[in-house]
Amino acid sequence: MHIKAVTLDRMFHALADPARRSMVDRLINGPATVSDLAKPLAMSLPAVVQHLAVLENSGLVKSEKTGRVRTCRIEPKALRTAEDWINERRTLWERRLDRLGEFLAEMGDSDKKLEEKKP
Amino acid sequence: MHIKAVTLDRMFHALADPARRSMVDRLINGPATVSDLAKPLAMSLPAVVQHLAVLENSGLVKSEKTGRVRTCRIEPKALRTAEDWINERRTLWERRLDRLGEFLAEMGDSDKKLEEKKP
DNA sequence: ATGATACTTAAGTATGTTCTTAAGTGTTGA
DNA sequence: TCAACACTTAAGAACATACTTAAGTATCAT
Repeated sequence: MHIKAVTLDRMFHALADPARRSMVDRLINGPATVSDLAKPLAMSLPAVVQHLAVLENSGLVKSEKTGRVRTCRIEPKALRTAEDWINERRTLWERRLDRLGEFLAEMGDSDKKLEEKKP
Repeated sequence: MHIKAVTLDRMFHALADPARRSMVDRLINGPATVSDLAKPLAMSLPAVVQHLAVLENSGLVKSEKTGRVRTCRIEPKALRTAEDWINERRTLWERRLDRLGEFLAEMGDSDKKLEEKKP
């Protein structure tokens, strides 16, 4: 299935920041509050809330507020979306190399120095 | 093996743009010149060159110039770095869920409504 | 009720990104 | 030689990001 471009934009953008990745790392170990996420980070709480907004907007994280505490958790399905995109490219690339290999084999071993070295 | 944060920053940032992903898609099918990469994109050539610089800076693409033509190709190992990061998180996540499952099993089926619904 | 807690909102600043156009460099084919 | 070609460089406009501090709003414990 094909993934919408905007979804991938937001997803990869969300992962392109060390603070946000560290928040994801924390959430891998289970749900956490906003303060929990902020504790190890060298920035103000509003900054963390903004990063959280980016993560939520990308679909990687969901959160809900109970009383005065907001609890955040990962959405592992979203992580998979990003992984799938990359995986699909790697697969296509390997398939191409296979075709190239077959082609070279058909040409015989004599003139193998056409255009590409071994991967 | 642990990946440097800056590397992941650059990698995910490079993938967070549709023009750059389309360039990666094109390169999956084999090497291409800068003009080849520019052809399907609705932007000026200098803009494409700038996107190419971002891709090269991330390590996802390498290029070399012969005469007046610059030929670009993917670096599949780099794609794998990003995939590995995500994969590691997914694995940790699943391992956590397993531990949680065992814990709930030990508690007996009676009071299973503790904190989490089914994944 | 009152103060502490846990965010939340607003506004501002500095920096980074993504494009543009215009002009320049080195290569190639007629 | 000289014009077309394939970039390359530079500079700037428009917008987005990543913070900050200051002030505000619920909730909770006492």
